[in-house]
Amino acid sequence: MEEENKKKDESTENRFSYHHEMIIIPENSFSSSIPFDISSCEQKSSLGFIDMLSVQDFSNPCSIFDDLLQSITAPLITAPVPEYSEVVNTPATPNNYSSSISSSSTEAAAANDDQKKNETVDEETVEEELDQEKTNKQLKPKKKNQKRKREPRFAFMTKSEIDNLDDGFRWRKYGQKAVKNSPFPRSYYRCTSTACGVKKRVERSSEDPSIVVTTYEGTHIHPCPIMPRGTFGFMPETSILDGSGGGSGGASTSHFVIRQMFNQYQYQHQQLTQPNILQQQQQPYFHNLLTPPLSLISTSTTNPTFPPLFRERRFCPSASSSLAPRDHGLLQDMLPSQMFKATPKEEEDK
DNA sequence: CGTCTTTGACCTGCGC
DNA sequence: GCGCAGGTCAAAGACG
Repeated sequence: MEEENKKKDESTENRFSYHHEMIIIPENSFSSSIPFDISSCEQKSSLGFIDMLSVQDFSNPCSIFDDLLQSITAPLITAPVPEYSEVVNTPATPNNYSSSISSSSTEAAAANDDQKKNETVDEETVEEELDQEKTNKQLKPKKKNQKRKREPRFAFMTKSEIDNLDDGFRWRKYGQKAVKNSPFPRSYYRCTSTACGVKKRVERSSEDPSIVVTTYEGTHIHPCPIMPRGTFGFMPETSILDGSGGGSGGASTSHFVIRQMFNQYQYQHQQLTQPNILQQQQQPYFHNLLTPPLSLISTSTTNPTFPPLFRERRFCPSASSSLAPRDHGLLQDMLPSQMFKATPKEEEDK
């Protein structure tokens, strides 16, 4: 039976070897945010998960972050960046946030398994499953032989003195654990919204204590609780790259990028796993909120809406809608122009 | 009083 | 099967 499941997982994985996206963005003088998918980095070795930080592509050769990676981060990336989802074990080195990755994680398999299920059930069933999953978690004793479902993850590194970055959502801390090979504990947060099972892990890099690694797991199924409609409200003019935002502005800028990345991640993930739900959600949640922040980030040029997942409180004046992104969004001003070129995939689609 | 954090215990998965 | 490490639970306390 387990064998069967394994096989099923593997086959599903082959079909859907997606959402293993990692990206490395170099530090700038103030802060940086380094999004990546760490799904497969953990529980693979004695290395801490920070040690395992790496770059990994979607199976899609035109990874949404490819250009971003190359045009922004290439100079600081010393480890080879795999083009496809292949297992690459590159020893992690200090001051080098690249290391090993694997696309055949059990988590991915589990997530893909979920997706496979979702393909065969309607939306109501999906909701029921969500409830059931929650119930099962609370029940004791837990069923054995039932692998814990785990959503694909999306993580980024942020240079910040604040552990818990403000991403606009409300989180409840439900645990803290000491991490092997790291002097810093890892904190576990859960989205406080009912029925939203999104989790977040926050830990500091053992290599560089100033770097906070935030890992999101799952997809919000509700709008951002403190997101004013029709505004994205922050850092309209400061370049993310030149570090000229100054003081907290720099950090906020990085948070903005985190949000943009996470927006994209969630959008992609939902598109792949719950297209029906996404279509439904887009209407109430994403309407008139923002346009795609960056064309190259989007692997889908057909749908221009993104969930309003991130927001920076301190840069959210009430009347900031006039600063809302246009065309490519704020990143158009922040990122090099070559990054806005269409990906080969997109051009193919044309 | 409601919400959140802390923290020890327990559960789970994985490697040996 | 055992041990380890990561992840989660839930009671207790803090805080506004």
